[in-house]
Formats: sequence, C-alpha cells, structure tokens
Amino acid sequence: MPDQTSHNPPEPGTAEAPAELRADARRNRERVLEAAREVFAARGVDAPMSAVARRAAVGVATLYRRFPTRSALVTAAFEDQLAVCATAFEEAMADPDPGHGLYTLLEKVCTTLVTDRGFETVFMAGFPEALDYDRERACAEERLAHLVQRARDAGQLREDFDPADIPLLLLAVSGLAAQPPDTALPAARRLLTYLFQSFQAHPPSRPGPLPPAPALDLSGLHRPPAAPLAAATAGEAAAGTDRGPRPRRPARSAGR
Amino acid sequence: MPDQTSHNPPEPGTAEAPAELRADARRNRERVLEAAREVFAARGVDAPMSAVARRAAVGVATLYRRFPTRSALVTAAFEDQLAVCATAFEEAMADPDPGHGLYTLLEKVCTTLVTDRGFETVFMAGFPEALDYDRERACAEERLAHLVQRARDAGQLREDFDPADIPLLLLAVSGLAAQPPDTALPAARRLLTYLFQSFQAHPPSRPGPLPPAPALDLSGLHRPPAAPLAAATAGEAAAGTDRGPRPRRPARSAGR
DNA sequence: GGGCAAGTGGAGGGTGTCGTCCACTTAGGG
DNA sequence: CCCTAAGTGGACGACACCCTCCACTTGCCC
Repeated sequence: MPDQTSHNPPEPGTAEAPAELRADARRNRERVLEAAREVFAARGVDAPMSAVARRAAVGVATLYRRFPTRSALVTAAFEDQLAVCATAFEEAMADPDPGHGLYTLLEKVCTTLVTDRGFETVFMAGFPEALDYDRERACAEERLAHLVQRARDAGQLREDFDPADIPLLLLAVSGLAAQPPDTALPAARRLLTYLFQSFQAHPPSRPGPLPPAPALDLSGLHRPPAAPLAAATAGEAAAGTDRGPRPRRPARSAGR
Repeated sequence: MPDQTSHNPPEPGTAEAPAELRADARRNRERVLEAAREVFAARGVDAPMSAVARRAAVGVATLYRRFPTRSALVTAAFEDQLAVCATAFEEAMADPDPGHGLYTLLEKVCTTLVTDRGFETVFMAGFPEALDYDRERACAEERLAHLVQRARDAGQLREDFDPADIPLLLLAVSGLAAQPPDTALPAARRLLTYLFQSFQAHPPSRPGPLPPAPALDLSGLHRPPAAPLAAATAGEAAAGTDRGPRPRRPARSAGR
C-alpha cells in the first residue's frame, strides 16, 4: 500500500475537530452536532439516534461513522456548553468578591442545568466513556474548593459550609429540571436564594426578599412531556417510524 | 353464554382489593405486588414487566391479568406506601407544634423519596391514569396549605414562605434520588436542614448545626447503576432474555 | 372424588431502537 | 473533464420489551 501521497498526515490529537474532512463531510458533522444539541435539549440524551439523524437530514450511517457511540456524540455536542461553564468559572475566580463570584457562577450553571435536559444529564451523570470529563471534573473540583475557601475566609460563608455542598446544591437544582423550563427556571432561582441565605455566615435578622414562587403544584406534575421539539423551519407532516419533525434540507440532491 | 351461576357477583368498587379471588390467585397477586415493590425500588418504575413477573416467580400472563397496565401495577404497589405518607400527614396536622410537625413530615417523606426510586417517580410524576391520585393530591395540597398557614401564624415560618415551596423542596430532594441511597440520605438531611434554617421567620444570629456532608463529589457521579436487586434467597444463575435474579418458589407444582 | 370455572405459564406476533453493510454519489486534484 | 477515494443513505438483522392467546392445571363446591 502506498503511503498517503497528498494531504498532510493527521496530526495526533486532531480527533477532537478533524480538519482533514472533505468539505461536505465537515458540513454534515456540524449539522449533526447542531441537531444533537436540539434533540438532546428537548428530549434528553436518551433520545433515539435516528431522531438526531432525521433532524440533521442525514442518514444514520453518517451519524454513526462520525460518532461511533452515543457518548461520543453527547460529549462532542456539549463540549462548548461545558467550555462556557469553564469560562464562568474563570470569571468567578477572578471576581474580587468571592461570595458574589460564587453566587453568580452557580446561578449561571443552574440556569443552563434547568433549561437544557441534555446538559443536565451530561453535567450530573457524566459519560464515563468520555475520559477528559473526569480529569476536567477533578480540576474543577479543586478550583471550586479554593473558591469556597476564599469566600469562607472572607466571612461570606458559614464555617461549617463544605465544598461538597456545591454538588449537593447542583443535584438539588437538577431535580427541578424535570419541570418545563418556564417553571423550572424561577423555581431554581427561588431555591438558590433560599440556600444562599442559609449559606451566609452572619444571617441578617430579617432575611432578604425572595424571587417569586412559581406555580409548581405536585398534582400538575407530569413526566417531562418529551417535547417534540418545535419544528425549526418546514412544516411537513411527520412520517416514518419515530416521531419528530422532518428535516429541511437546503436543496441538495444526495443519495442513490 | 350462561350467566355466572355460582359465586356472588362482584360488588362494584371491589376493584381495589378483590376478595373474590381464588386462594392461589390472591397469593400470587400478593407475590406480584411484593416483587413489583422490590424491582421498582431498585430499578425504577420503568423496569420491564417481565422482570417483575420473574421475581414473583409467575408468568407474565398472570401479572397482566391482575394488573392490565403498568400504572395499575405501580399504583397498587405503592398504595400502602402512600398510605404511610397520609398517616404522617395526619400526625403532622395533629402536632401541637406546627413547625415541628411540618419538619418531621417532610423528613419522613424525603427519606422515602430518596430511598425508593419507584416511590420517587410515583410521588413526583404521578401516574395520570390513576385517577384517585389527582383527587388525593388535591386534598393533600389543601391540607398542606393549612399546615403551612398554621406554622406561619405561629411565627415559625417567614412571611414570604409559600405553600408551593413544599413541592419545590420535594422536587429538589428528588434530585438527590439519583444517588445511591447511602449517600442520598445524608445529603437529603443536610439539604433539608439548610432549607429549614432559611425558612425560619427569625433566624438566630448563629445558625444551628448541620448534619454531616456526604462525600458527594461530581466526578464520582454515575447514572444510578440500576442495582440488580440483591438476590433474595436462591442463587441460580440468571438466564433468559432480561437480567435480574431468578425466582425462588416455595415448592409448588404449577403449570404444564 | 368428580366436574368445571378460575387460574396459570410461556410461546409468539408486534413494535421500536440499535448499529452495520453495501451499492451508489460526489468532491476535488490532476 | 475524468477518475477515484471519501462520503452517503437507507435497508436490514439483532435485540429487548410489550401484551395476547391458548392449551393445560387446580382450587373449590357438590
């Protein structure tokens, strides 16, 4: 077999965003990622792969070739979302007021958590197959502990506050993610406020005001309705075996 | 077809706990319920019906005849668990100290919530098909509001506390249910304490002590491992299509 | 103890998802 | 413009689960 004649060899570590892809392939890859984000956000990361493919207006094969396992897809899809978190983290660390920084950070993360079901799963459960996650997490954890320590030193967190209370809080908020985002979001805010008031080192004798309580009554609760993903553009009737909106393809004769 | 000759006709409303069942049938029904509780607790209410049947050492047909739909089974399986809640409710209402009553009630409910995955689903999401649930819920909600009102009047809850904060709290705690029970339980306790301190009308300048923080770090989180249900008695190797322990039958020649 | 309605187990058809395979299309360098 | 390797879509076998159907067994009343 002749060695590859043209094209520079794929440098190691390019597995992330393979630049050595034909133009159309790269386009499709992007399209799949976008579709995945949408579908996962609405239906959770357990949504059928075919739904993602459908939405991307792409065959399943294409999807599987680019992302051999579900978790590869999930990882790739939420990569930048996690990057945003990392940025928020940086900002929190840089904030001269550690308490304020921490609060802002958590509010940001919680907002995403409660808005995007896919992200919620990824963030909370992680995908063990995605190796970097663990590393990233460990690092994050360390820096988090530092942030907490700083806030505590500044007298903004009670003495018995534990860094592990942050995951506790996140887990609690993620419990709200089962609600539709428009109730979950105010609910999360209110919960956060309650908790932060409790985290104070020296609570004022009259606690601060609360954001409004969402109409969140148990009898109205449903299993998250697996929102069918408001059809993006076209309005063709759904067909085929699994439900979901149909693709709109920017006019391109493909296939046999 | 001749009308039923013997046996008194089934009085209406007997659908709940049919006494007009042959002895063996009643036995089996009970066995199925027990199996369902175990399986649902460990694997969640979405566990395959065949797993329940297997554990009950009963054919699927038996299960389906007795409980035509999944939610019928779920409803029946958690009936008494819900009754326990109702009792706790009564106790809370009867408690001369409304704040204490409320706290005790919530701690009880949260404990169950966090210990039993099946109950968590049922309690939070309800099974819309189970009509009584809604009724029961509405009633519960009303009494809950009353309990809250009483505590607030007694100066034990802050003015801006809303009855809807109870579902909020429950939802939050249910977020912890994704953890294995032995971490989830202390986590729930700590979360509850934080929240209750925040609910106080007149927080002391030095907040009360917290229960210990569980080692709950994000990097170690897994999707609940769908615990394979510690085999109850016998130890035969699993076989057949779906995993799970094999039944132990108290020696009884049945079937072909 | 005998008869029969009530009860039983498991086979099997239906459905939905996964992931692969292959005949065909197309980008893009020469 | 042409050729070929890279890329593509959808059919398809495997699999898990759902739920029904039916030949057979068994409790229970006489």
